[in-house]
Amino acid sequence: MELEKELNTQQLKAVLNNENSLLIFAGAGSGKTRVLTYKIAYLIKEKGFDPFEILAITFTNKAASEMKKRVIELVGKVGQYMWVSTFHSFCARLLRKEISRFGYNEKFIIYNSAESLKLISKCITDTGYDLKTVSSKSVQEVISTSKNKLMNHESFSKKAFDPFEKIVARIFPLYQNELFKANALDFDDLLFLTVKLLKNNPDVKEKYQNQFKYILVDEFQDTNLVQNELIVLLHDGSNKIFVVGDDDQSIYSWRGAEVSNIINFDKNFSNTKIIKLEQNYRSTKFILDAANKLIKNNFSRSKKELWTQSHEGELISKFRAQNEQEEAKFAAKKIKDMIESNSDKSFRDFAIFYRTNAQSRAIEEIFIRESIPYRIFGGLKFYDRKEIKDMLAYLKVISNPKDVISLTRIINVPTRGIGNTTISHIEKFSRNNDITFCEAFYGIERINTVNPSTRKKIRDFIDILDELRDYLDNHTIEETIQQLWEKTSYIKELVIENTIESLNRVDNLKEFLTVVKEFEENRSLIQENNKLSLHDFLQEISLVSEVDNYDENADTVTLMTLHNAKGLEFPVVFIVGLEEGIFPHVRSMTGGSDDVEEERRLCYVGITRAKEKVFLTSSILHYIYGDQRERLISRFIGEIPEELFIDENENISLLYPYGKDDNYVANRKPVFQFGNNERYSGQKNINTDEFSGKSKNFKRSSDGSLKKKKDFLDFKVGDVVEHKLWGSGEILRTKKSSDDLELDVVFKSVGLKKILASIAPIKKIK
DNA sequence: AAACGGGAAGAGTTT
DNA sequence: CTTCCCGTTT
Repeated sequence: MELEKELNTQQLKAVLNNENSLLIFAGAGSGKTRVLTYKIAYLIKEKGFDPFEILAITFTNKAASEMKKRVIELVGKVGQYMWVSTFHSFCARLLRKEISRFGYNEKFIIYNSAESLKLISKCITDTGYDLKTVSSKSVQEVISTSKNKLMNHESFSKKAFDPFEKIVARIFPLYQNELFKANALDFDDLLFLTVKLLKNNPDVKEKYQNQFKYILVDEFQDTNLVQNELIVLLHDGSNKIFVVGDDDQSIYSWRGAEVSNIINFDKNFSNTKIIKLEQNYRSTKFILDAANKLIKNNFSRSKKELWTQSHEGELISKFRAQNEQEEAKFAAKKIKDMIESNSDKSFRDFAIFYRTNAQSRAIEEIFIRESIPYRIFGGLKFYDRKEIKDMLAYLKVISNPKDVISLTRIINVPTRGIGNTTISHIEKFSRNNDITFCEAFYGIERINTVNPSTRKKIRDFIDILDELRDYLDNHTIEETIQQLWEKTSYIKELVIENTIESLNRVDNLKEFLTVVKEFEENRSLIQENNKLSLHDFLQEISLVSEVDNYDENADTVTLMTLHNAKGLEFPVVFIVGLEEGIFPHVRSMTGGSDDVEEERRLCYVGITRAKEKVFLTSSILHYIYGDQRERLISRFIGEIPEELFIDENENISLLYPYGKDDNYVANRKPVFQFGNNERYSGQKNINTDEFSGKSKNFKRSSDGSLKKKKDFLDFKVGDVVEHKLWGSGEILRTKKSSDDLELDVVFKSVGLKKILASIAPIKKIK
């Protein structure tokens, strides 16, 4: 390891300093990942630290595995014994060992936001409130904020002041008790309980203080009070703290992140020192200039300026489109052009960032039309699909019989004759006898109000769950899931249903099985002869984020929110929707100026993801709630000096990227005058359907992807069609549905398939 | 118990 | 425009 060759002076200081608690101010692209990995490698190889003594906290699981991989490359296989994870995963791992001190069982499960929301709704109605007057979302937010400030329900109710807080104060303890009874933790509990554990149990605290001789935290600007407290508790004065952060990239204050954690670093830790990394190795000079100029508009920030030795590169492009579709077309056109003229460019080099998930739709529509491959992060996730949630609910109940939310989810899935009436009987019984719903359920024979045949059905269901629990003892999770399908007829029911939708679900379930298999195989690679336990598996599933699954090898354009973009880099970056009210978002503009500053930081993060080229685009007309509104151009564009821009609108040919036989038109007169736009008004409306914003030619399918409909009227029985994947096949049957045509097609390659004429990739060949 | 339809409400970012 | 919830029907 030749550190002097690999690192600059400041980076080297950060790696070699073993005396102080270190705060590294690391600007965007200043090589902080490099510093972190070399630091760890240095500690292990040169300073004799045991990997087991090193704790590294990252923002995503993806970053964690990346770091682990790089360290292993530098120090060899011993690196795998390091603790590298997110805050949440770290806490879950720790609690898995120690949680019995709080009366929970070590097989606790983790509720995601949706599951916690359900439980909160239940508590609201149980308290006698109406969900219409007391919004479960608001309650959830208040409870979450409270826990993130280290307040439990008792200290919260003491401080509850306004009427809504008083209401929450009644619901909060109930919710906490329900979680306890279900042996479940929500995301905030993971952190909260870990801090409580260390605070209340000096022996445990000392144990971990002694174990972790070196604690490294990445993205420190986005830590909240609890997370900071956790690190403070783990620091005993003799072990070392090494945190990396950049106040200009703080974008999670709405989630409780406190930049003050950086400012108070020297107060919280002993013998501190600050090292600044200001040389940027990622972006060209023009890009960095623009980012610097933009962020200078923020009042509250520590003084620093990134610089680079790299060449000026290309100017930033700006483009003001007529509407979102045209904005997306501009991106599509640019991407295609750049790939065509640059042999070293391919789709994976491009990323499109937006402020809100809903903005992805316009881009998706155009990209499908233009055959540009893309992957979208966020939005409807794999684990959010009904059938996958059902499977996870089954597994959670198998792992933890007390999990009431999961139990009620699957109680009648697939339908087994246990309806709402039965459920309310059980609920009533549990209330009257002061036992939990689950206890009442498992002792169903005692509930006389439920008729005997239904009781038998419930007993059969409980038996299935018990059998599966036994089965798991001697089998893998993958095998248990297959057994589950067998016993519950879950797949069978879907196959019998025999619709596009249901068969698609079957495919998703098979994909799920593959995921499970990979999980188990990975585990056995890392720890030989160590079977992946079900609760470990469920824990990992609950804590992975979408970005964690990002695969840079796939050759597709990346679509994601600006928040998701943190920590990534791309040669070419588009930021779309730079309009007042969108970005900066309206909700940030009504509050204090702090909020707009956070939006500006978000924009800064977006721009600094780019290595070579940045496009900042906006559109004049924008749909919200099906209503088209005019949008002013974002202030952020105005804050970047004009001389750093190329105005793409001046190149008028771009406005008609598809030639005259394309059915593109600007279907409205421009509201604002810009550049040479007379040609807009010269256009007449022709076939404006597809781009009028109504999007009726697109359909969101069950797997969350957007499919383009096409004219389906001319398919009939006996036609031979060509399918993109399955080759040729013959139509056996057609069935008209409300707005589509279902086809039964026999393919030579795969046999009988049900497909939707409008969205399947087929064309008639005979 | 499930399927259907009307009507109201709703999209800011996420571990 | 979309989604979700609730009441009605089969």
